[in-house]
Amino acid sequence: MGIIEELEWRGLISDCTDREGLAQRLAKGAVTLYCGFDPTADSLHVGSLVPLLALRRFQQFGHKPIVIAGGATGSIGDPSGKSAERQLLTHEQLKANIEGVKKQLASFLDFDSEANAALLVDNADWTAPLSFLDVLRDVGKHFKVNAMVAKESVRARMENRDVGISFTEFSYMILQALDFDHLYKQNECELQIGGSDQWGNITAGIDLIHRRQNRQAYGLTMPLITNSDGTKFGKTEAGAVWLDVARTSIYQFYQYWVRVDDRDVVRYLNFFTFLHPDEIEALARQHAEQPHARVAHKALAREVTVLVHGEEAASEVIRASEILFGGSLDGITEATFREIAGEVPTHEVALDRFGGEGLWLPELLHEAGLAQSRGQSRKDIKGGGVYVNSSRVDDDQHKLKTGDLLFGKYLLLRRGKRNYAVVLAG
RNA sequence: GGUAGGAUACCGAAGCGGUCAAACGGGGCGGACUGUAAAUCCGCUGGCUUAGCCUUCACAGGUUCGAAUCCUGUUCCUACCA
Repeated sequence: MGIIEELEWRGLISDCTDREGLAQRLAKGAVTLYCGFDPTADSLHVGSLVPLLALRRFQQFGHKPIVIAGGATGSIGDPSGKSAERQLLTHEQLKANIEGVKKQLASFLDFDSEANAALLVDNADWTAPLSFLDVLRDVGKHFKVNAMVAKESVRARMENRDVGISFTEFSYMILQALDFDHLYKQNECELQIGGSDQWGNITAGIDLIHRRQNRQAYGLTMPLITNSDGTKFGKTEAGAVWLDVARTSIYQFYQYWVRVDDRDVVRYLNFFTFLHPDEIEALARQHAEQPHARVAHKALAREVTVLVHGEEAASEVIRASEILFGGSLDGITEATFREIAGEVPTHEVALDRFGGEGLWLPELLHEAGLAQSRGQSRKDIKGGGVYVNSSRVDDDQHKLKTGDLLFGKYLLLRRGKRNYAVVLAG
């Protein structure tokens, strides 16, 4: 199976500028390809994983991937798929974002390979030195505004008079085309991949290469991921699911994948893991036969978590999850509890508040962030949705005393099915 | 600039002097059922140690025993006209 067949099998191909031509070219030998990531935040989120992992898939097949951290394009803002003009990032923000994103991008590819080491570059390096006049003369001449205006995202913005589109964002595709042109010249980079919203930007680059260098380049896009239930992929109520642990804890990250809708789990195994098609088929079968066993979900969550956060961290959160969802805390060791404490929001409370009368549970629940008010806490308790150290408490007058603390300092609070907080008395 | 209409809780939307912390729907949360799912059913959804009290219906004032409801002014929206 070649890379194209593999991507095809996984449902990762949305569109290709010249499918047969590309397949033939790939069959002939190693190809250099690239994908750009604009630093719109200081971390990537799970949505960026698809193209990023695709680069890695290509690398596994012996091709040479280039990742662009978009210092130049990121300073402009891609209008693709955006219904309104974006706020420009400040230079400091952009710099911080690039720092954060670069580290993440680097962790998914092999930069030490002898034959096909990956490359990480910043498009500001070749774009920033250009003068406005040079760009207008050497690049702008190759773009017909007529064609640029026809691009879907541009047209939508132009038709909406209230929103409009600035010249800055309108020019975005020129910058991205320039990247492709540059990489073709410098690195023999013949293929650009990206999400399907990048189609217009990619073909613009191919055209530019054809005009300036009279050479053939290829474009391949991947589908945008959609959840079957109509919600946005990669979003939770708390916001996007990020790759940075400071934004999304490893536990939350793992949980996001465990909770994927049944209808999506097999697709996501294809999209986000490197499991062999045979393994995925086996998981799909198990899932169909015994959906309640959730084998596929756990495999998905484990694979992706290992990929992003490493083997060790993944094992830890899996253990923590087993305990949190397994019920009883009987026989738990302090070490295991510390692991859980690391993955669940922790709230510190002065030890002496557990003395005397004790600490009123609704107050603690509210303080620990599990309820919006003490009144709400009381309602939740009466509704039977509150647990202390894994046993239900249904008395809204319940007081917690020193004796309730595990190992003399911990308390595990839970509201509902999956909202936990650890209280640390000290 | 003129005329008409509107602003209600997370969102949509009733209410048009007292029985309004405010119908109804959506969303959210909790429970039952489960598989950390879907569907279904039940409860909660301003605050408060809650038969009660306190603060809310764009904002500021006023009328009244009593105002989300009536009056005045301000701000912001929407439609039609210029």
